[in-house]
Amino acid sequence: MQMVTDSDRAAYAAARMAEFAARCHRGGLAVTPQRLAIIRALLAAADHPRAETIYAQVRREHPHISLATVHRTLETLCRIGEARKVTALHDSARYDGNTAPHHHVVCLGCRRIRDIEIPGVERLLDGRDDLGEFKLMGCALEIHALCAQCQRKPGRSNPKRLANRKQSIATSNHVDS
Amino acid sequence: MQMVTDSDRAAYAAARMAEFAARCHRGGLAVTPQRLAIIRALLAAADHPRAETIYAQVRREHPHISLATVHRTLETLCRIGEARKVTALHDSARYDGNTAPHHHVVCLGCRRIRDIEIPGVERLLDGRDDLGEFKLMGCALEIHALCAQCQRKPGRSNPKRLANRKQSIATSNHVDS
DNA sequence: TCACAATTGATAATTGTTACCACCTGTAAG
DNA sequence: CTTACAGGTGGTAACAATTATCAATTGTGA
Repeated sequence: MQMVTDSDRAAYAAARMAEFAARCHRGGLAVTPQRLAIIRALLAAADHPRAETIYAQVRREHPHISLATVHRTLETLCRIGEARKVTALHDSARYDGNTAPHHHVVCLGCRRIRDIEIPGVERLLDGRDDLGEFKLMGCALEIHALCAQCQRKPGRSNPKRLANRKQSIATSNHVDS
Repeated sequence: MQMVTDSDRAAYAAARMAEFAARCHRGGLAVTPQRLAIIRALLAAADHPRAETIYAQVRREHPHISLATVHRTLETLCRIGEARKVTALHDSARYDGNTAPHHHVVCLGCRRIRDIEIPGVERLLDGRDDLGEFKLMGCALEIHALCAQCQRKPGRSNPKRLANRKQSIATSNHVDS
């Protein structure tokens, strides 16, 4: 499912929220106001927020919530399959409320992440027996790219001198998503 | 190139070392004993070592080398294309001396990483115009799996109760590679 | 309503990485 | 072979993200 418009996302979020309590229950988890607020914030996000970002958002309604709770809860959501953790470029952990199978485009400059559907990725692994001792559990294709904005900046793409690096980091503004 | 045997790796390492000075030069880098030791250790590793592991290794010949130098140098090697940084599961950074195109199998339990060749991954992206503003720079397919050892352990795979988690983490011994 | 396991908030501790800076050393020019 | 100096290094402090700890609180099923 490609979520592009706000109304797409709103509909998806509503459906997921409706089932959330039941899913917690199934997973043996208590349904707490904090958990509800956190998954709601995650599903409302158009990007791939970090724990800190969710924290800032949730704090508006729950001023006493702890950052630790946000971290714990996001991990818990991943564990019961209600969220995905996006690993990219050794950035801080990003979370994705979209649990449908999809992959990610990551900007090497600003580290923005965008969902993308790529049919056929999983099929590449069918029938391979050279995973040896490994039991296949899933896969994640990470597409490295430069967004329009970062294509214009001097950056890592020009590895001539170390000096460039400080430059590119200083001038790039890393964001969630 | 699939590096399986020690002699494969030794031959590959020898070839790479022979060119190393020239490549440093080309990249505008000084050829220091520390850099030589670090790339040598990286190429000798059968796994995907962390900075700390390379540090421990290199320290045997250079007892005064600094961990910061190891971090800096590994990043530098990536920048000039002499190494790859492997991003997986929000583990600490792993480095890969194999610069030939390949992908990675990651054990979700112990986080061991193994190289794997999967032809056709890059081709999946050919001719896609829905990357929109993004300019394709490369991609990395990360295969999530369980190694034989971790298949036997109770683990994240059974998300019935939170109690399991502490268990699975306590009993798993994370390693490099 | 009760008992208890699960959860939370507050904060300390940990981990991996980077910044800083004084000193040292490869490098290329003479 | 010197020499000058940009670049590199070591030691350490700072940093950011995450996890551990633990007493107090709260959902849950009986």
